[in-house]
Amino acid sequence: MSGMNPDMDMATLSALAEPNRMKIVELLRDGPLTVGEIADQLGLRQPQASKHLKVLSDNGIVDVKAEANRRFYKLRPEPFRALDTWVKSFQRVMEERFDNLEDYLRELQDKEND
Amino acid sequence: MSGMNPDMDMATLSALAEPNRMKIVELLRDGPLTVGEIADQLGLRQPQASKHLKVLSDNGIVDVKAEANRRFYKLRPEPFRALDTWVKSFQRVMEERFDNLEDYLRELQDKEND
DNA sequence: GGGGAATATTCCTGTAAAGGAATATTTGGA
DNA sequence: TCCAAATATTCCTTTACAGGAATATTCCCC
Repeated sequence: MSGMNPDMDMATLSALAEPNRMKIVELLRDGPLTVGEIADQLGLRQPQASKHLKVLSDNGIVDVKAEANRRFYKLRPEPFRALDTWVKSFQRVMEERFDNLEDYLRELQDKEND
Repeated sequence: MSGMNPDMDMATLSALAEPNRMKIVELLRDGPLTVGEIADQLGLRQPQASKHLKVLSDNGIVDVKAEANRRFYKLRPEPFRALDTWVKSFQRVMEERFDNLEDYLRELQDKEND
């Protein structure tokens, strides 16, 4: 059995489950950007961009590198690897045919004498 | 280039980014359960369980099948497949070595005459 | 058809979090 | 040492949403 499933960090999901932060993540996919560049491309005001980046940073989704008075933000690989691992643990679910819910329930009914 | 990346449905992430709903999803991993069973196993009151299941259902994460006066909830494969596809689109990020941020920035600096 | 499970819905309240605006901080350069 | 650009932080207000408690609904069974 060895039924040890990876558990997903809720904070990662929460951080990603916000439209502007998701857009930031999509932007950073192609490489590091500064706060100003991010704010520009997304039509955000600088403070909001900074705030969202702080959330992403606090949750380990993003990495900062100071360069002069600019800060380059960059995606970290770990949270995506973790998400990948977690989703893969649902492989059985993903492979499942769609129309056999009834079969499943029939099985369950048999086991209902406990 | 063909740079068409899959975009992730925010609603799916929002639905999963709540502790009790995540626990429900983990529970359902092994097969369908009724509202009562879910509430029991998680120590939730029935109404809260129903409410969370409604959110999961509204977002296509879960499927319902009425059987007598009970309702069996079951994971749907689609959202997990979508999540899998999305995460895979970050393969470049996931593969990235950790310590070459400086190199990356050096590259960027060269391109900074536009 | 009435009663009792099992489940859904409604109303209320508290709280966390996002946006706006203003301000603080840091840093390099003259 | 002072200025300006880039970024972070604070305060305020509004809104979405989770939990609690009560109630409505649905459905089988006698």
